[in-house]
This record gives sequence, C-alpha cells and structure tokens, in this order.
Amino acid sequence: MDDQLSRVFSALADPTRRDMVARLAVADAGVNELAEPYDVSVQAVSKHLKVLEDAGLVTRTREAQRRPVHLEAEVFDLMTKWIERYRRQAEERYRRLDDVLAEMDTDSAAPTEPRRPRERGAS
Amino acid sequence: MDDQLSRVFSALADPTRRDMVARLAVADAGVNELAEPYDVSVQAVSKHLKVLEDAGLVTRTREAQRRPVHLEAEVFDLMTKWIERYRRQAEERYRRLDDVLAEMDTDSAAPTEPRRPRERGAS
DNA sequence: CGTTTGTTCAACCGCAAGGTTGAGCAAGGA
DNA sequence: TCCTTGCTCAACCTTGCGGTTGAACAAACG
Repeated sequence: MDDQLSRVFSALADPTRRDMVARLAVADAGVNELAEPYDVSVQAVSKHLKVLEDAGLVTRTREAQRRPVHLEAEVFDLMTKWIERYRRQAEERYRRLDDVLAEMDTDSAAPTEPRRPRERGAS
Repeated sequence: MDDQLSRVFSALADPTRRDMVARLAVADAGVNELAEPYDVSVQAVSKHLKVLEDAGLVTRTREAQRRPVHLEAEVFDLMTKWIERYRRQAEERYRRLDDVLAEMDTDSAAPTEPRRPRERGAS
C-alpha cells in the first residue's frame, strides 16, 4: 500500500480490528478463537489479520496446525511520535497566541475582540 | 460514518491529510493556500478538509470570503489514550512472561524450549 | 491412508473513498 | 452593478475495502 504510518492508521480505523488488537493485548489467539465473537466468516477475520500484519501490528507464528497471532506493541510508538509531535506544535502555537493576546491586552484596549473560548488544560 | 475514533484514524491514514495537519500545526491556512503544494484540484483538498473536519481534527471559521482552517489538537488525546492503553497492556504481558520464564529457569531445566527471540528495550 | 481441524487463497459483489470537471454561491473590489 | 476571488456542491469515474462462498493447503489423528 503506502508507507507504514498510513498502513497502521488505516488498520486501526476499523472497529473490528481495534477490538482484535484490544483482545490480543490480553493474550495471543488463533484465528478461529479470534473470529468467535464477531458475526462474520473466519475468512473475513483472516483478512483483517493480514491487514494488521502488513501494518506490523501483529505477527503470526506456527504452532502445530494453529497459527497463533501475537501483538507487536512497538509499532504504536510510530504513531505516538507522529501525534505528539504535532500536538505539541499546535499547543506551542496556542501558548504563543496567549502571549500575544496578553501583550495586546496590556498595550491598549482590545482592538479586535480576542475571542478565545476553548480552554486547554494538560488533561 | 462510524465512531469518532474510527473517523480520526481513518482521516490520518492518508499521507496528504497528515501533511495538511502537519502544516496546520504551524499556522492556520485557507483552502487555496493549503492546496498549493499538492498536485490535485482545490476541490479535492476541500474534500480532504471535510474529512478532517468530520473527524474533529479541524475547524473552519469564516473571515471575509476566506475560510481559514484551524487545527484542533484535543482530538489527538483520544488516539493517544487508546494507543497507550493497549501498548501498556501488551508490555505488561511481556513483563509477566519474563517473570514466568525466570521462574521456570530457577525451578528446573527448561521443559519446553522457551524460544523468545524478540528483545524489547524501552526504545 | 482418509478424515478432521485450522487456516488461507481465489473469485466475486456492493459500496465508499479519492480523484476529476463544471457549475454555483458568498463576499469584496472596480 | 459587474467582476474577481475563495470556496463548496453535484455528477461522474475508478479503485480499494470489507464482506461473501467455495476450494485448497497443512498438520494432527483414526
């Protein structure tokens, strides 16, 4: 497909796949086992797993005739890094805007109606 | 579409949209302005913005005839929370597995060939 | 060996995503 | 008022995704 970041985001855009990841975070599982709670065919689940695997979120090993699926947590860092980068950048802008507005406030009476309803605490 | 988490992940699965977010983290921008670096029509960019808006990643206000686009950093937290939850859970499993293996190691000679090739340092 | 169990491959279908072009609308500027 | 600028809406096309069913493969078990 595209770059890995795209593949990872795309893989997690599906609720079923996110649920699979959630369950794989608890314990490794086979395909049938994984498919059980969903109302779709085993083949569909196998496809979902392929998507997760291509994204690097999951690996499949062989153990007898089963194919246990294992979650790889490392890829998460890729996303986290991307997200944090721009979140921080955007918040930095907010902070600077605050400074500018504060300065304008001390300089003279508000010239253009500041309008900043949205608060952002480090939640 | 689906739930917000799906919309957000889906929105960021596109490289062009991620690049837009990256640029909007630096400064708000109009649609034409945003469209300039990409080799697609302005309408396509407008569509991309709609996707980002529906995901809650972006808001559009009106300022004269322009339509400045503004990045909303808050939605990032939604993703970060989801990611961190399962990443931590998976790492917790690793940690416990280490304990189990260590115990098995002290108890007696390895009974079932441990086999743990993958290292995981806090990279 | 043949059968059962677990999983994948292949072909197909319906639908949504991302792209295009052409028209329309909102707001300033001549 | 007419024109230009900035953007969105509408119709269309092509591609990819998630689902299906049917067949095939791999490994244990009788």
